[in-house]
Amino acid sequence: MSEENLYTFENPEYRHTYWHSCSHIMAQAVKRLWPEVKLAIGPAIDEGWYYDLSAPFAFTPEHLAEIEAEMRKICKEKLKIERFELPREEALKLMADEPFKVELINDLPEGVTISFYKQGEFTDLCAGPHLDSTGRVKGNALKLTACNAAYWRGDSSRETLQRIYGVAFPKKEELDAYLARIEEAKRRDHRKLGRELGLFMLRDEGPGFPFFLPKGMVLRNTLLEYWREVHKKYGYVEISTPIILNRKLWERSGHWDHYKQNMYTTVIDDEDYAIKPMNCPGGMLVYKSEPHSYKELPLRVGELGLVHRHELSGALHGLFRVRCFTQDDAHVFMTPEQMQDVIQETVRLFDEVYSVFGLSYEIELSTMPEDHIGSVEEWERNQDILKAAITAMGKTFTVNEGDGAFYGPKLDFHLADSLGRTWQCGTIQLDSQLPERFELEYTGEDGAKHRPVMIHRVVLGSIERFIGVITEHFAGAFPTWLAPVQVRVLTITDRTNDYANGLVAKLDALGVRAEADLRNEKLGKKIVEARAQKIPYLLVAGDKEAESGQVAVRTLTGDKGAMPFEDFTARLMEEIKTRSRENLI
RNA sequence: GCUGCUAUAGCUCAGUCGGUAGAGCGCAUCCUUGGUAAGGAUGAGGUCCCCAGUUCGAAUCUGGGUAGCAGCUCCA
Repeated sequence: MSEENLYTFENPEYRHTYWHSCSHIMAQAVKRLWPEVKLAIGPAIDEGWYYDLSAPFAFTPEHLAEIEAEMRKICKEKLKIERFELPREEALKLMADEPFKVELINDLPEGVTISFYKQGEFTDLCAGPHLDSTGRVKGNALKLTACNAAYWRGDSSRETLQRIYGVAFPKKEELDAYLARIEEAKRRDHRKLGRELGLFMLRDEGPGFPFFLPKGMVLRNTLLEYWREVHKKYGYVEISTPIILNRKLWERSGHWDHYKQNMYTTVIDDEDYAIKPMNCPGGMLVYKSEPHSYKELPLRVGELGLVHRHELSGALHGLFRVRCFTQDDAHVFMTPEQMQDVIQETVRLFDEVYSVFGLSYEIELSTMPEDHIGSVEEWERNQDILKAAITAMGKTFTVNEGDGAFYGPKLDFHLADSLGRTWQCGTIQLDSQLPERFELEYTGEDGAKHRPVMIHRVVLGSIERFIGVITEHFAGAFPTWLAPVQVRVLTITDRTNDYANGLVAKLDALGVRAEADLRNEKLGKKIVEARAQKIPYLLVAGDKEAESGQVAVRTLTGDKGAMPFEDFTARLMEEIKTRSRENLI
């Protein structure tokens, strides 16, 4: 990168530094306005920055406006930003009035440099780097976007702080563009689209338990039809296991000890039962129901399993985070030697599925959590196998320390929603614990009994979450193969009702989801309403078309003109069959 | 679960100072038979989230619940 490019917003490091300095300017403004407010931490983030504060009052939008105004003043003052270092004792003395800073300093390891940044009357403990002056920040292109709660050091047992978020750009127009983008993203929210398109609903009577409506079910069933097709191709068989199973099973699997706080339980005939939060224990029973030979391995057993988990009320979020969902689960049983191949085959399946939707993902490797079963050596060995498998495929990943399932490490595949928040969908979890606990066996070539290893894996993750993700990804305008209604025939007068009904009947015979809008309304209105429903194809069937056996085609991008009905259906069928994301007309 | 905010018609929302409610869309009926982004008229539709309290009187004020939203924590 050339010298002048180092100081542009295009450079992520410069951008980060700019926002970090903004966070200091914000803290300075807050301290000027309310000296009693205590400072916690204030880093730059992917888009902007935040500062965690402890105040004796709750910040309101009016407070944020005051802070913004003070920040603009500080920018205009062009205060020089200077770094200095202090030994621990003096650092503690300087920050004596800031309890959170004192805790941070005390927690710094021996021998580390303790640095501060000073601008005007304001000094903050900080590793830096920073801009050289508050005058570098454009006061009219910054905005405080939100104020929310956050736990001190991310620990829910500690103080709740107020986190003020902000964002800034070198130019006002860039800030406006950013804010416009956020507004646009809100229009794609799957909760809004889900209601407008009649896909699903949520009611107070069942918080976190979604209801699927007729159109949502068409989408869901079409998705599952594809899922079954692709899994068949990859050699999977499908099973279904019960939703309610006896406590003894959950004790054996470890869930009763390690997952109970998320489980719904019930009592039947004086015995404890759990409503399954995961499908694996049932899957273990299926494996154990008959003897297995090494010749069957890897054995790929899929299950579209309905699970219930008591998630914290504050975590619920549309279809993204629910308490009842269907996992497109599968357990693959294999010999230890087959692990790498199976993992890679699974990743290839993921790639194939995600590419149909045009979704990109980021991989996270989640490692051993505090609450786990199995030895550290085994965990490390399994983590290494996961790493090696995807590294060999040229995939990159980040490590999420301590976030594995209690029974094994996992590769998580994260997909982004309309606001760029990522949601875990696919996951591949390596498990040598459950085969042990359930004493799974297969007969090897040597005629002896051996213990298989297994993976748990989901591609879509939960059907509900995945539907939420693709609803936002496509902004409700699903590819034709997925669209709940694929074709709507629009009449202009009732003279062509029979023609329109005939077209729908022909489409229906071809397996196309079609309906006619015969209402006594203007064509323009029928188009507006069909567009709001994001129906991919509208066929105008007026007198002219009825006479010539044609249809006038309109897609979401505009009027495509008239064509013979058979030409239309030929291309439509091709589009659906190939699961094209583009219109072929 | 935690902090803050919110809850009025099916949906989106207005409702001033405390005096038992409105609009647009949608829905129903009628008129209109209109060619590519909303034709007109009339009408129906409300336990103002729930439970207490203050008050002569509560959609409005207070307290407690419930649900939702944003974030944190947790997770598919």
